[in-house]
Amino acid sequence: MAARMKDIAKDLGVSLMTVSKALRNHSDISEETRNRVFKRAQKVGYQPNWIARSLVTRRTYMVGLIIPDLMHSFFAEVAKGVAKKLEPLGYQIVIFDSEENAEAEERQIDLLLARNLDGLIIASAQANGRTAVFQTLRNSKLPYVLIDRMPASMDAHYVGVKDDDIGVIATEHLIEQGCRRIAHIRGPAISTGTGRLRGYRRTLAKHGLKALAGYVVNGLHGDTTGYQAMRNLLGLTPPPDGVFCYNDPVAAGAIKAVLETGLRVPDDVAIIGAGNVHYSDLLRIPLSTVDQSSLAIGETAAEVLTQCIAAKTPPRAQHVLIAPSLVVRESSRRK
Amino acid sequence: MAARMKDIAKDLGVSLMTVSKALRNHSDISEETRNRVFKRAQKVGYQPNWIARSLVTRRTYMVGLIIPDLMHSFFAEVAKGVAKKLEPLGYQIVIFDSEENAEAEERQIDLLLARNLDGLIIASAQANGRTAVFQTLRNSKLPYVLIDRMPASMDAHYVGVKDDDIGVIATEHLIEQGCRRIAHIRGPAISTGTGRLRGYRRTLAKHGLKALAGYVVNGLHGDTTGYQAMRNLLGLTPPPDGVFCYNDPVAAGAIKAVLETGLRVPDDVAIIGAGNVHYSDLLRIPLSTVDQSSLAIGETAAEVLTQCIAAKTPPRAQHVLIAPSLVVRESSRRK
DNA sequence: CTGAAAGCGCTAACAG
DNA sequence: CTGTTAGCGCTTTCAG
Repeated sequence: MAARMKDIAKDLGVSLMTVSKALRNHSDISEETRNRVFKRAQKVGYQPNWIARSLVTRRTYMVGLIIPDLMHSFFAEVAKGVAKKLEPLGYQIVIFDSEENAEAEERQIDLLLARNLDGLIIASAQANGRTAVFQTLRNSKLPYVLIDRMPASMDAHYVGVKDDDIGVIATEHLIEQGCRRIAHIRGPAISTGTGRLRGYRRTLAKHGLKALAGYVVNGLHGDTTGYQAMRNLLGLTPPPDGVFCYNDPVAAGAIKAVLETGLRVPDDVAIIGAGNVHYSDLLRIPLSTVDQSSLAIGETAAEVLTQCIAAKTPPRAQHVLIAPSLVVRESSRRK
Repeated sequence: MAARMKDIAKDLGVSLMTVSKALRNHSDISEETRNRVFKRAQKVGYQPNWIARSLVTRRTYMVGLIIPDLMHSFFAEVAKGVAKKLEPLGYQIVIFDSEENAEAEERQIDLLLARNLDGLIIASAQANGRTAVFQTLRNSKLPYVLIDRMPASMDAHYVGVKDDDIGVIATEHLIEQGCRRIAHIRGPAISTGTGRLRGYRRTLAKHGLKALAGYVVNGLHGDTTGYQAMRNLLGLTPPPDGVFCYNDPVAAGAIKAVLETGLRVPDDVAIIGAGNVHYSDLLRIPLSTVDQSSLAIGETAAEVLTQCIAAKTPPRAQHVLIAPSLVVRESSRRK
């Protein structure tokens, strides 16, 4: 059985409170007693019991992190960013991978609420409009910040990237490289997917171009969907000469499909993704992409969350939008 | 403030204990009262307070997972496997990324011990021989299982892969493809690195081949180290015609270095990695690899852990070794 | 079948 | 500076 404060108190012939205060460096304990207590604690390998402490302080120093896919290195990097900021402050991170499953996410949020965590960071799998969970969250008074995806224009803290700008930057780049028949493998109907699509559309319009019939095709999140979507695009007449893909995994799948058909990237079809996942550089054709500072998203979300936790009264909803930036590699370089 | 049992009890005019038992489906509560309690609980959105419960039951239904790198998709997949088995049982997972830092790992283990988790799964960053932490763990009586790396031939539960066999399989394959000057970019001095090296050496010997001077070169874990190591190998005379790399990230870096030099993969240099990370198929040259069932490692570790948690008396140390299997792709296919 | 008493290990508030 | 009293929300034990 692990040593308790009670034991140390008895050993030293002082009260339990003295030990408690000494260990927490409370000011009203003499230098001497404090030393005796520390020494003894060290000796018996005393570790404060967090469960007991939490029960009375109502702080667990644990925060929950819910993400839709751990295997997607974008989210793994976000998680790193969160940890980097939170761990030095003494927080532990409880992680949950929803696998893009909205119900699983809701169940998990309920579970985490019962765990009395100090806060939650969520890259939500909820489709646009499904805001019931967030109402629950709101009512629970638990601080939480949404990242990457904004399930609705809600009054919640949010840290993400300017998704419209991702679409604009990628499309501008393809045009600048000489592409004229530019297609888009779009993402799901959540803020990231719709924002990028909007940027794409706006940019085409600005340059007097338009998306031909069938040029906007569904891709969802993964490389297999990118592969399929690209095959569809290649079946069109005329086929596109440039494709902006929702994210890097999708783009990787798309490249695979192009090469399989015997066409060349970027000469026949230029490809660009988004996310700058760490292996983009190593793909068959090094992938051009729009960087969205995954690490910074995690770090910023952690900062916003700690502010919320520290604040007595809930602060006004903050929206932090990080500016994306272009990373040109081989898959789109035509000049 | 969230509803407590006390509130439900008062509302219903029964005792707190009745509520407690009813909610946990204790047998000695009448059907009728149970229903009333459930209904009321539902109504007020009652969620049991896990902190309070844990304090008395000494069970937190949380397990810790310590891995050396979340960005390495091998470990992300292991984490998925762990979650897949543990979440249905009601466990939450507290994750920590040690970033291959042994001291950070030790600190974290101490922290997690104070948190009264139910168990720990660890892919340890401790170098061979540094077993102090594990002694601490042993003393704490907290169930734990080591995965992937075995810090020493300790009397601890362990789930991993037959590392020697990885070396054997990869090297046999290269020989079978006609390679005769086979180099190895080895991993760190931990069980995985030394095991794979041993398999490589043994297989060369078996075929009457030998590693030329400088043919075993250090690579550590990442793609940048693989790149550097490969550049060194290419500077040798004669250069190798086949390279077995510690893992897939290292192999990806190695391929990059080969191509940069103007040589061809696999014709000039055949390359094989290990781990079968999910993007292996999408690399510049699809990467041959030795699969080590990452998901299964996570799942099995979770199973062993739950057995330990359930057991009254600590069971004898189990060692589960999963057999690796060859996955041939373009980077090594010469016939 | 129901409930009263005691306590998990710790801290907040106040009294000495 | 030190200690006493009370209690966090729940469960275990045992008596009604």
